[in-house]
Amino acid sequence: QRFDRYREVAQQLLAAGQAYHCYCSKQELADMRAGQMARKEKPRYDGRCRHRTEPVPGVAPVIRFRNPESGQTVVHDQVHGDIVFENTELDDLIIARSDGNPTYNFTVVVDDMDMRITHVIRGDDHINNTPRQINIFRALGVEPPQYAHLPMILGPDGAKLSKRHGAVSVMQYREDGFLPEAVLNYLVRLGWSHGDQEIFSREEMLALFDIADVNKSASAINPDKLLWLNQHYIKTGDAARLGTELGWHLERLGVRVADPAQLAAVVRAQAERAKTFKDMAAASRFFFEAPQEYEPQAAAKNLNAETLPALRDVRERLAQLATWSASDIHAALEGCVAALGLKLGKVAQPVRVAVSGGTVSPPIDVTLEILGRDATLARLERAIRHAEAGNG
RNA sequence: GCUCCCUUCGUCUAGAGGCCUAGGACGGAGCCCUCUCAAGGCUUAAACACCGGUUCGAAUCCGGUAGGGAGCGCCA
Repeated sequence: QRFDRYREVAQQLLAAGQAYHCYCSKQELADMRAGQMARKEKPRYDGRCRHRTEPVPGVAPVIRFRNPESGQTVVHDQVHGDIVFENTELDDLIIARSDGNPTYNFTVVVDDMDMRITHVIRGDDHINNTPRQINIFRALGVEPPQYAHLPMILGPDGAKLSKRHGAVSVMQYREDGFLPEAVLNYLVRLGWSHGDQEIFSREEMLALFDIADVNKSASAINPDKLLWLNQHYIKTGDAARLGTELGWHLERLGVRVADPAQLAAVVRAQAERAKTFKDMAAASRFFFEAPQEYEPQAAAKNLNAETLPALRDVRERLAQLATWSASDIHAALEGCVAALGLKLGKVAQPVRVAVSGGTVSPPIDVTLEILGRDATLARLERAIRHAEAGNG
């Protein structure tokens, strides 16, 4: 594997005098650090093995990189501009452990060099590692890559992101009902912007993104805005594709979807009242299975002696409709309203409870259209029996 | 502690010395629309961390202060 390569480069540095063996024990190093801390200095290796010529018997040495002892190392960062470090602040880092294994700061340099990496873009928590890496590149006679350090993303409370905050894995977002385009759009606007534009297609992201427009300061996640973006894509996306996604969430709820063709219609009907597919699925169960029971309050208010006449009238009108379309259904309801001298709400709401079991649904006409005549009539029938029973 | 980074509405941000009476978006508030819930439309509250400079003029440039963050391993 690559270990041989790392060893090879380390030997090369050793031979050139740009690295050296260090025989200090862990205890010795710990004491050194403690002393420095006590003197309020920055803890760092003091280079005591730099000029050692003889090995220490019985001690397996580590290899340390010989940092420049004077001058400055400047990082030409694409987002932060030039960052200057005094070389005296940098100590001689270990590039190979006593067991011969290489360390992180050394392996990344060798890898970047071998792979001819041109740009290193990473979180700004790596800024402090950069001058060390640059110095190793120089010692190797290689021009360092371009660096760009992006700001960190913080949790909603402004604290550092951890397993407790935000989603751990991107797949969690799907389970929570988010669309990939919404997540991407949300993320791209964190630390980056293009004027006042908020909505970006993938193509636009590709075309418009420029590292020069990236901000320097960390940003906190705003769950509400992610939700808003998700709904935006639910409202504007392709209904067929979105229907498939809704089906996936319905399945997770244990709902059997007999007719997948209904899915796209349900998405269109629910798009403006659902921020996630998880919510949409929960609110759409009744399209695919009759409600187990009515919400007690909703039934008490809407399925009773008072609403019975309207329920019966609507059932008759719907049963006689020539065509089952939202506009015809709407006309039938209006007919009932006119005949009984009621407000539309006094008719629509009982019907809504009858078919959905609750008080919330898309407009009643499109709800019934999607549900179909058979299911609608059956549920109205059941609701009427419920109202009669409650009455008597 | 030392080194480095950061600082415009609650949040994401626009802003490259006069175009700023600081703009947009999410969220909030109010009104309208309305068969429920939403969505939508309109209106509205809300910020240049602080102190000094430079300049005719500073959110923008410089210095300091304060606050926040990261790094300081034989971890990655």
